[in-house]
Amino acid sequence: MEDKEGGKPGTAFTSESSWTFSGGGPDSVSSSVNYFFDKDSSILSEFADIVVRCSVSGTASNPGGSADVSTSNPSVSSSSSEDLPEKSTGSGGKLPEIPSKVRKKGQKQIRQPRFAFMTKSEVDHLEDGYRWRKYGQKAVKNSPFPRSYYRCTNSKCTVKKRVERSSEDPAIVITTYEGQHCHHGIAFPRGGLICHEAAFAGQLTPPVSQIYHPGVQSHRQMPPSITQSQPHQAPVDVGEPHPEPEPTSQLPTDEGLLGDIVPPGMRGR
DNA sequence: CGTTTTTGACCCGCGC
DNA sequence: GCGCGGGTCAAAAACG
Repeated sequence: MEDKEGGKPGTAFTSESSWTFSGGGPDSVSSSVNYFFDKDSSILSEFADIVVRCSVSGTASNPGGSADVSTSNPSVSSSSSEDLPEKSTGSGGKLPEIPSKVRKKGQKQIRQPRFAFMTKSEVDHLEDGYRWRKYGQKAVKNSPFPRSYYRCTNSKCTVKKRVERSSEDPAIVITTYEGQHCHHGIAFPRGGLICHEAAFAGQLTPPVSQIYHPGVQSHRQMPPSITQSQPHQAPVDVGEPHPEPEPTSQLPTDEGLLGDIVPPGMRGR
C-alpha cells in the first residue's frame, strides 16, 4: 500500500472553517470551546494536554473563528514537554520468553504529550507528512466507527496516532497524536520533505504558534491514507500536486486542513 | 520481495 | 473481585 498518491483525500470542506484551539488542558477547553461537540470535548479533554478542535465546515456554527481562541495559549502543557524518556512503546515489551508480556503498560507509561484535533474530512487518516503504519483497530464503545491506531514508521520514532470518527458527526475525524517525532520528517523517495504540519504534530510541546504553518502544504508523498473501509476517496481535488506550498488557501487535502487549522490569531503570531 | 493492513487475542487500568 | 473498555502485539494476507 504504500502510496498511491496521496491524492487529495477529502475535501469537502470549503467554506469557512472555524477553529478552536485550546491549550493547556481541560480548563481551557471548557472555557473556550464548547460550541461544537460537547461530547467530543470531553473526549478531547481526556486526551489531553493540548486539544485543538477544528471544525470545518459547513455547519458553520461558528461565528467566525475569530475569536474564541484564547489566543496565545502557549500553555500547552508544559509538562509533557520534553522528550519523554523513551517509550518503548509497547513494542519492546513483547518478549517471547516472558509469559506475561511485561509491557510498559504495566508501568503506567508516562503520558506523552498528546495533541488532538478534529477535522472534517472524508478520510480517516490525515496526512501530516509522516509515514504511519497501522497497528491496530478497535471498536469504540460510544461510536459506531472504529478507532485506528497508527505508529510512525520510523523505527526510532515512537510517535503514535489515533484516528477515530466522531459519533456525532461522521464527517468529523478526531486525530490524536501522541509523542514527538525524533526525526525531521520523512524524506520520501519522491523527494518531498515534510510538512510542517507534521512537525507540528511532533512538536506538541512548543507554543502553538509554531505549530501551525498554514503556508505549508505537503507534497503528499504519502499514501492516501485511506484506511479501512474506505476504498478510495473521491477525487475531490482541488489542488494540485504541486510541491510548492501554497499559501494556505485552499487546502485540498486533509493536510491542507491541518495547515488551515491555524486559527486566525495564531497565524499572525 | 518488502512493507503495510487486517484481525483476533492478550493484557492492563478503571469503575462498580 | 469482576467486568468492561481500551490499547498493543503478532501472524497471516494483501498490495505495490
